[in-house]
Amino acid sequence: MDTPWLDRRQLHAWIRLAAVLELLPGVLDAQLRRDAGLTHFDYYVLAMLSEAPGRTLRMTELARQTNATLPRLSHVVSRLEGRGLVKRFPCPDDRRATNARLTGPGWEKVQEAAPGHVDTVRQHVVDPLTDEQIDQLAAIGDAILTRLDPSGTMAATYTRYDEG
Amino acid sequence: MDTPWLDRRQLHAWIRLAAVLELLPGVLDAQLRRDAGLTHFDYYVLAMLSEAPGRTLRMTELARQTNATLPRLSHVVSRLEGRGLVKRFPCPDDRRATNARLTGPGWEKVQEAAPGHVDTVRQHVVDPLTDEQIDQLAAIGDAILTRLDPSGTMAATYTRYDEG
DNA sequence: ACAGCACACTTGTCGCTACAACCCTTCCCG
DNA sequence: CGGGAAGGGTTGTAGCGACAAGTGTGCTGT
Repeated sequence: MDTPWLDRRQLHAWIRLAAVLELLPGVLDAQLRRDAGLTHFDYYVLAMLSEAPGRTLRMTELARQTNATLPRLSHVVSRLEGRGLVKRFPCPDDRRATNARLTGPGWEKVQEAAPGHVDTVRQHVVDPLTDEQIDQLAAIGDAILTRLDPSGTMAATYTRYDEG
Repeated sequence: MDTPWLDRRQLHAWIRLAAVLELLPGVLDAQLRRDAGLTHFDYYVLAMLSEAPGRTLRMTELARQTNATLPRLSHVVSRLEGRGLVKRFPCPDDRRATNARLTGPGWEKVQEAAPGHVDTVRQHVVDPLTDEQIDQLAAIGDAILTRLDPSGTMAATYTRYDEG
């Protein structure tokens, strides 16, 4: 716990990151909530399911891909199920486990919400950065996540965000 | 709304950022909550007050420096006041306004919480990055914040995070 | 001098997340 | 093959943030 304080450059970087941490989630949530009645996290859950084989995933795997705890995911999926966007059913392979499958309306909801969301991400994150900075951001994210999640279990391998 | 999808590089960067957005706040909150009984936002509020002249700021200015909305700040300051860490009193210059001043116990609380917090920030953000990446992160943060907060009113000018 | 509007908050309510139990199933090992 | 530990998931509760009013003050113009 013998910690030196941050120098001016480190401080500047941290302040900026803290501000982004504070402001960006609100912007993402607001747009999706207004245009699709979804939280950013809701959207992420539906998006991950939409790209899974059979549009189905086990809760644990879904939690991993969305960087969420299991209790949080369970609550969210309950609400989504109540709205008919997702269906839960017991996993045949392991009777402890539960599968979540995207329903037809759920699929339509993602398709409908995706363009506006991608537009928001472009507008607030991608467009203001140069190509170089995009790559730098990816590397920085990797480095930080390695510390946040040493086991490497989180930090989804999300390769097809751009699927229509 | 004629939005092209994200290409692979943009996607990778965004996924990483989204993961950091999801995981980092939890880590910061957990450490401060466990060791000092404070939210990260609570800490930020107290820290900004501790560096203000007379350890006093108007609510609006405090909200600006902490990237918060006024309703949110009002609730948080109410709770902090209830714990005796902050005191509110009417601003003499403008009878619409309210000033918030850090109390003695509030000052001690920040001093007590600071080392552990800085340690956490080091561990999860500063240490995993190279010196170059620190500067890149600052530039990236600046660029994004320009879009998030076009008026430039937010995004605190936080120059003395390192005061002991 | 007074209408009208903008500003600086405060309060109330609702929804979401974290944390801590809790239950059932599977695995491990003697 | 039985008993304990670990894995997978749900539920309950408390606390925080967003949004939408509501109150009172200051500014502007005519």
